[in-house]
Amino acid sequence: MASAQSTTSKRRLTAKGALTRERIVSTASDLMYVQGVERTSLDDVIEASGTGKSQMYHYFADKSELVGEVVHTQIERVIANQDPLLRRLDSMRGLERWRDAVVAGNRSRRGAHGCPLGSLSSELADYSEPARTALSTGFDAWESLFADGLGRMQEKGELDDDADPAALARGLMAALQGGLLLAQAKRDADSLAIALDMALAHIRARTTPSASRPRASRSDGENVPDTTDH
Amino acid sequence: MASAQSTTSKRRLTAKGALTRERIVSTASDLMYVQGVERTSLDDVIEASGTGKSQMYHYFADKSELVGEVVHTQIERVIANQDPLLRRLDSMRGLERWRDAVVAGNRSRRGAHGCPLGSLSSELADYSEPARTALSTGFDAWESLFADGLGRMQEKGELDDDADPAALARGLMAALQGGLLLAQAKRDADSLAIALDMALAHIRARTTPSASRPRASRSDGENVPDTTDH
DNA sequence: GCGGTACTGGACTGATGAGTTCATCCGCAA
DNA sequence: TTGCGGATGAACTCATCAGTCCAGTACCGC
Repeated sequence: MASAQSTTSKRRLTAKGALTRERIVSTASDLMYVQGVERTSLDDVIEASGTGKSQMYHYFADKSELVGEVVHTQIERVIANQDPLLRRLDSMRGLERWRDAVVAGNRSRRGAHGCPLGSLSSELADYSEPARTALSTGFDAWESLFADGLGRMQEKGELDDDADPAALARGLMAALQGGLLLAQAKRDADSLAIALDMALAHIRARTTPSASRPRASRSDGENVPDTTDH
Repeated sequence: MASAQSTTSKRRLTAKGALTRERIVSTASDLMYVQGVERTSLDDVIEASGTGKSQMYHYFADKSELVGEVVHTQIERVIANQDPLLRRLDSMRGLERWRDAVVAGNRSRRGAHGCPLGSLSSELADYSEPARTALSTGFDAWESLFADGLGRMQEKGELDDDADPAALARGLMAALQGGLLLAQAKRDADSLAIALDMALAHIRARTTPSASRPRASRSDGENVPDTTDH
């Protein structure tokens, strides 16, 4: 959606041209995911996509514009990947299934590469304001999938009314990103599992015991004593 | 300490030479922290450190060796920075103070740059196995500071006996790293605050309410509303 | 089928980066 | 004092990378 030709207002695109452009962006996204943005040269992209210099500069003003499209693409990919898993989320059980899927995926590549958005953010956030805002928005969209699911849990009565879905979603996202980062450094998905279990326990603690509780795990009554001072 | 001249077994170093070498590493560490490893050229380092090409290659075989030293330095810096805050940690109160310090530091730079180790890991873990293992070890050392503190809480009876300090420490580290990453993307330390509050709540849930609790806690709340909550 | 515009191939440029070479300088010890 | 090995400065090579140019081809609308 929203093809977005940011700065360079390219004229019309024929079907063929749009396809070539898409091939370049897609190839660049793959390459930059596995080797990083800075380590990926335009020549790499050109060779891997079977195109040429003139195509590259016909469709993009410069590398930064291509990177912008890559950011956009990766956000869409992540959302497209996560949406089916989270769209119907409305229970702790569903969250646990999501957790299992994410951990399994990470384990299969031994933590390598980390999160597409997380990696891009770490590499670009301080150097490209447009990329940073795009990624920030992307994270928000992703978090909304969590928050919406938590909201549904609330409606069902499985989650306490006074729980804050947005804050819980933010915490879950942080645990996910941190877990992925540690898993990448340690080449071990266990770190991700531990991080996500922490986040899930934090949510579970705001759950009403009466409701469906599949796992008879030991209590996670996260009693919160006092407000941290300033 | 532990000068460590990894691969290139440089001959002896005079006091002067050691100083120059140290200046190069220190400058490189600063630059690579704020602009990233890949974006920092040796010429940048040479200019900023007021040295020359010949010094650079007199003390380091190539860029990757310098990067190795930078990784080493950043780990030492982080530990040196965190140790005073965590060495005596033995209570929730202490953890909360640590949280406040970390959040305040992050807020002062609006999330920029993230964690020195986290950024390096994201940039290097997939491309340099030596860097990856060094960073993995660095994270472990850092986590040990947490785990040791949690162990002291256990001895004091403030933390449940069946709680697992190592797992709680790993979760806390993941929350920290994820929170820093999101804070960097959103230019907003609140994400870090939320993430750390989640981790602290998770630990607090394994705390024995009866035990020494310095602060006259007012009744249970639920979530921890922090300073300038979002 | 005709004109124009999108599309493509490929050679070229200029800058920058990593790494090299070499002559010289300096400090220390016998 | 002399000499050796470490320390330094500066010019140089070579590869790569972003970005340009131009000529030629394919395609779309009329």
